[in-house]
Amino acid sequence: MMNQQTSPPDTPITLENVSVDVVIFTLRSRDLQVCLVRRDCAPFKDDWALPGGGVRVDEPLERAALRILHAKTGVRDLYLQQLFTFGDPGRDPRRRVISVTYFALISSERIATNHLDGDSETVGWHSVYALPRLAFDHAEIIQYALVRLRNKIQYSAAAFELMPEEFTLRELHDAYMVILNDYTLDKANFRKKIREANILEPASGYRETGGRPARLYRFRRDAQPEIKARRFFP
Amino acid sequence: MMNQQTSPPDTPITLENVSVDVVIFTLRSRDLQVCLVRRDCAPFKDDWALPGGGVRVDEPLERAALRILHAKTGVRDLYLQQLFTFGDPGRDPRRRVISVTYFALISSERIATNHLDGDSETVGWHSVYALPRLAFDHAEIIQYALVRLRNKIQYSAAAFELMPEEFTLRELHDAYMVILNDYTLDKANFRKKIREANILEPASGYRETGGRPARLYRFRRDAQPEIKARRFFP
DNA sequence: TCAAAAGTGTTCAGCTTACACCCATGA
DNA sequence: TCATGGGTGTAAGCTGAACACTTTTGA
Repeated sequence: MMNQQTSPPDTPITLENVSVDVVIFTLRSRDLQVCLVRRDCAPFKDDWALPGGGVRVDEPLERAALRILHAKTGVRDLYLQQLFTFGDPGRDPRRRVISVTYFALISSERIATNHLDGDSETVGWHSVYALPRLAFDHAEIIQYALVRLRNKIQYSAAAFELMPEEFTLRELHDAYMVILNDYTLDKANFRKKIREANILEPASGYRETGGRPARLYRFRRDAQPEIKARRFFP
Repeated sequence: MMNQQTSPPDTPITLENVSVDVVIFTLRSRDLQVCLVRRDCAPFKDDWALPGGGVRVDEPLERAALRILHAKTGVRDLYLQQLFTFGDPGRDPRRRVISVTYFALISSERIATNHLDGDSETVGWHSVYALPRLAFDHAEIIQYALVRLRNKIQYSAAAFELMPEEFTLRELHDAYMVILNDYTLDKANFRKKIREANILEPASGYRETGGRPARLYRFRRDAQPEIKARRFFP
C-alpha cells in the first residue's frame, strides 16, 4: 500500500503497481494485537495503516514482506503466510496499486523492546477488538486476516508461534480463547487434546500464580505441527 | 502470465508488472480436467500454459479473471476464487511478472461446444492426472489449485459447481472420488451424509443405467453451501 | 432367474461434551 | 482452613467406518 519508506539514496527501484502489506499479530496481556503505523502524509494523514511498502525489482514477494517485518519488529525469522491480494481500482486514491498481503505471527517476547513500547508516535500495537481509524481498505484486510488466523489455529499448531518460549497450559488456553473470542472452551477437554496431540514437552520450572503453581511447557521441536484434517463434507 | 491476447486495436493499456492466470476445472467422463492454451511464441513455445493475461488499468482483478474465463469457455457466471499470488523474480524469463491466480469450477455441460471440442489446436482440456509439459511455473500453480480444490469440497458444497444441473447420487459420488483420487469412499456413508446435509432435492426423472434406474437430483438453491467447521485442534 | 446397479440399516469403536472432582499453594 | 487456581476422570451421546443387506431394472 505504499506506506512511505524513508529511503536511503541507494534504494533499488520498486515495481510500479505492486506493494506488500503485512498484518503482524501478537499476543500481549491477554489481548490479540496488530502492528500499525501512523501515516504522516496524505491521503489518510494521521490515520493508521498496515506496515507495507514497495517490492524491489529483484526481490521475491515474501522477502519484501520479511524486510518490512524486520523493520517494524526487529525480528527476522517468524511465521509468515500469504493472505490475499487486494487490487480493486480506487483502493488507493493516488493510483492503481495491487497489494499482496501477508499475515505474520510473533511472540511478543521476541519483539525488540524499542519496537514494542509506544514511545514512538509512528508505530504501535492495537487490539484487534478496538481498532483505530484505518487508512485505505486496511480494516477489511485485518478482518480477513483474523478469520484466517482463527481457522488456522483450529487445524494446526500455529498458535504456538504467538506464545513465549515457555508457557503454562492456562496461558495457552487463554490464548485460544482470546484469538477465537470464545470464552466457553472447556479447560479439561482442551488440556486432554493438547496432551494427546503430543506436541508439548515439560520445561524445567513452574509459574507462580495465585494458587497452585503451574507447570511450564515448551513446544516440541520435532512435533508434527499440522493436524491431518478429517472430512467434514460429505 | 501474459499469454498473448490477440488485442483489438482499442484494448486499454494493461498494468506493467501484473497478470492474472486462471485454473479452470471441469469434470468430463469421470476425469478432472483443466483448461490449457498452447503457446505459439517464445518463451516455452509449443508448451501448454494456463489461460491468462494482463489487467486493464481500471479493471478489478476478479473481473480480469472473468474476462479470461469467458474468452476460453463462453461462460460468464461461475464459481471463481482467488488462489495465490506468484511473484518470484525469474518465473517469467522476459521480465518481472506478479501473477494473481484464480481457480474456477464449471460444469462441462455449460461450456459452449465450440470451446469444448479439441478441433482448436490452441485451447484444450487436459486431465490433471496426465498433464502435458507446462510453461513457466504453471505446473506448480495447478498442483496448488488441486490441493485447494480437494480441501474445499470437504468442507463446502463446492463440488456441485462441477456437476450438471441434474445428476444421480452415483455421479456425485464418482465426482468426489475422482477429485480426491480416492476410490475407497463408502457408498452408503456418502449417501447418508448427503441426505443429512439436506442440500439436494429430487428432480423429476430417473437416469437409465445398467441396472435399477437412478433417481435424479438437483442442488437446492436455498441450501447452506458452507458447512460450519468443527474444531480439529486442539 | 441372474447380473448389475440403486439404495438402506445396523453395529461397533472412537471421539466430543459436559461436568464433577481432587490437588497444591499462600494467606 | 479457606480461597485460588492447577490438574484429572468419567459417563452420555454423537459421529464415522465397515459391511451386509434389500430393491428394481433389463437381458
